[in-house]
Amino acid sequence: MQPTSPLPPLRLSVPGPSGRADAAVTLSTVARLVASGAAVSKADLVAAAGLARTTVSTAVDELLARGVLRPDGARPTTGRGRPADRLAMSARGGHVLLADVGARGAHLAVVDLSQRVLAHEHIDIDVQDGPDAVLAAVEDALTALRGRARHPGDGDPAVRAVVIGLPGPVDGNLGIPVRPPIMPGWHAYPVSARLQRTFDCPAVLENDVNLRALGEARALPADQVPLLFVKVGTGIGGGLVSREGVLHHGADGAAGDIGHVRVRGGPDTACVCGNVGCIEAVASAGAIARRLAAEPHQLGVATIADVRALIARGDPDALGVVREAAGVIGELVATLVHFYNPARVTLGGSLTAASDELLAGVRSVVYQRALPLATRNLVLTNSVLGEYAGLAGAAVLGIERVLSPPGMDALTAPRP
Amino acid sequence: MQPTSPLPPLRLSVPGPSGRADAAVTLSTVARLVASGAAVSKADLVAAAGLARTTVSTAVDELLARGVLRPDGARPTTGRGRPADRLAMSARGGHVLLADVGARGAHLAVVDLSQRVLAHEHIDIDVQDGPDAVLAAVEDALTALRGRARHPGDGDPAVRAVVIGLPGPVDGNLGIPVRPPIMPGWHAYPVSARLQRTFDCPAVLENDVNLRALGEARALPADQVPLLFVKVGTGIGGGLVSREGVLHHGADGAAGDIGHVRVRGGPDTACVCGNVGCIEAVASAGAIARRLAAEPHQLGVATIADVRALIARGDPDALGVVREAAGVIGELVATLVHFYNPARVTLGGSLTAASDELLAGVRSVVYQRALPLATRNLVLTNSVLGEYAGLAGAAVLGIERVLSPPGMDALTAPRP
DNA sequence: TATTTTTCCGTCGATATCGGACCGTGATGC
DNA sequence: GCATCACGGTCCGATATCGACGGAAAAATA
Repeated sequence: MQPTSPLPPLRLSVPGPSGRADAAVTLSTVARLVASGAAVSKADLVAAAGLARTTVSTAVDELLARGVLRPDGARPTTGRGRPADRLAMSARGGHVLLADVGARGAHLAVVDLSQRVLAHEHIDIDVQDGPDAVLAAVEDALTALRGRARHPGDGDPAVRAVVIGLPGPVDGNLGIPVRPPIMPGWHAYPVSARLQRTFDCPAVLENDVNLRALGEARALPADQVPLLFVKVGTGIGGGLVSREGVLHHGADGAAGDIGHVRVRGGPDTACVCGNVGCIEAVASAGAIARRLAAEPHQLGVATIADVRALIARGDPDALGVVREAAGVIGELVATLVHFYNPARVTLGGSLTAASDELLAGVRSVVYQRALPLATRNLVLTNSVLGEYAGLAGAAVLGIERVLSPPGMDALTAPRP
Repeated sequence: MQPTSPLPPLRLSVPGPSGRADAAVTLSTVARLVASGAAVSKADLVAAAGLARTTVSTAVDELLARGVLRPDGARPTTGRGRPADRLAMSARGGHVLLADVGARGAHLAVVDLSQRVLAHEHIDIDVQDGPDAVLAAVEDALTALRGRARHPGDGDPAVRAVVIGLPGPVDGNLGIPVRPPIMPGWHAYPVSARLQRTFDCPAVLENDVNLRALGEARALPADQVPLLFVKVGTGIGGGLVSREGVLHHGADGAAGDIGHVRVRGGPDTACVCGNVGCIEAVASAGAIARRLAAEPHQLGVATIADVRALIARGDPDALGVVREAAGVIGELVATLVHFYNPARVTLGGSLTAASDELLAGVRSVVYQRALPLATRNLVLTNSVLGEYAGLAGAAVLGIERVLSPPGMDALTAPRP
């Protein structure tokens, strides 16, 4: 019965480097709780961080001395007891620069560590122009935006971090795009290194859909994770936020790249990737536009904006094609819901902003196909942040980067 | 340009409860490193845990005093310098009971905290008999097995944990099955509570495929995660191990439940779940058996063992049907590889043990369909642990449970 | 054989964080 | 005026961790 041992040596998981609870971690914890708005007083911090009052007190003192936090004088009475001394992120904490670059344009913003949007704008770019031209335009615009972002009396806050999202696969560790299909000339271009040199601060590179997924997840209650974000635009992409609220990148940073999944319906449709039947070739906004322009519709649409106009007008042909696409996307979403069992699926991209047709179509398929266990508590909606979801995710990454123990050290007020 | 703020308040992630690096965490870290075989001396522990020698030393002393560790006298010379005083898990650390219950049988085992398999056996059960009968049989067999597992001179080690895997969706927190399709009468039955009472120790309930996935992941090098395990047997199921090496359960513990995903091919095939075109109804071992028994083959197969025999004999009809199923499964795997981007996909279940037909078929489709970025480093193989993968996963869960800070407290030698 | 080198391990004091106890402060209600 | 409630500052003891020093055991070298 017990001839030889059937089990090989198994690795057991070991909790972190364990090390001592470094003071830097405590500082970071306190700073992030204030920055996220989860705590505005020391009493809040004690409750939220689970630390002793004295520990919180010393941490806050340190952060006040460094100029990261500032007292926020107002003491609104809550009715009973002594009102709390309020805390806020100091304006001297510095700026975080954000760029959410799409295929044809980029959303830019300057935020401070308390998530205030100091300035933002949209610029027209074309990623086809290559990294040099696009990044130069982004850098110039960000620099100009920063000039406009200065509040009177705040001095000249330093740039603490830059975050950029690009519409293609990236290697976040190396800070480079990895063979992005729609971005010729960007492969292995040192995006992070360039931005880091330009602004003399840490730079973070992330995929654009991942940024949207993260933004959505962090704008929602904490029970809305795991979250699956599906963007339907010129292409189709996905982003995954795990139960812990962090992005899932997969082994090669390629997770969520669902545009070239094979789907039922239109098995003969050729795709730019060389295969046939990819969902992107069948159900993306681009595919819908092409289909409406061809037989038997011939509606004379060329751009996605035309498609949106048709849908808004309630054109039956267009709605029919969208419904069909929604069915295809819905089946994929149903599969992924089975597999990943998210708490929430969020639809984004140009097509979802136009109307609710896509959402309705996806919903009907998912709730019909997926098993009750996985859909009982599932929330399936359109993006709540819309076109700003990417900036929101970038803000999260940037602020967390600045307020993390490694970046935290550099965080000292220029002049007390 | 900056009309109103486009961003709502965003939650920032906060590192754990932060609290001080509790001594219990250090103890747990050291114990797990020894238990996993990653360290056999204090010097190893210093390197592996990243702690100071003195910290490791006091932790080891404490664990020796508690009877968790024991000195392992032999000091094999490594060629230079003073040989290390070797450490091992004490036999007095206690036993962990494992049960991997399938539809028609159960693998049982008794292991100690150093992963030694003290005894194991396979018993015949039928989950259709209901929880009372099955769990009574499992409990009896485990008790008997434990009797045989006593090493001479080890005294009577206590049972520290019980782990059970069941072939259906479970709620690990509540310790109950959740509407399992093939286990009538098991819904909401308090499995964990019953085992906890029977053996007077913590009980862990997990899905059987998840156990296999975890076992595989922990038996492989640490760079083989994220890992996707796909079991093809009577049904089809999946298990996910994240990059951190832990199981992904999803929002409702339903993650990996991919048996009822819709696939291309055989869209009219009805499934027990009420839908049509489910992969389980098209490509599972059960579906293959049914297909071979019907037109146009009529091979007179009834069980999965018959199918395996046909495949082993190289029957062309059977191989054709298996190839077809492999294609269907391969397309699903390709989709999931795009989506989750695992470092490794492992195939398991009765069909993969019979021959390499399934693996070959899946591989050809995945490498044809999936994009290079996601498959460049992908390893796609059969299970390395075979039928014992579930027990391996159970051992990991059980030992980690015992060696975690909460369970650690109970870990004290009965007599010094 | 004596010495050096190498590696492992124990002891001690220094540091710094953590958490409890105590007290002061600012508001409300009786 | 007094009690109550809640926030916050300060002191001090507990203790986890670390660094430095020195001792121990084996092999290499002179």
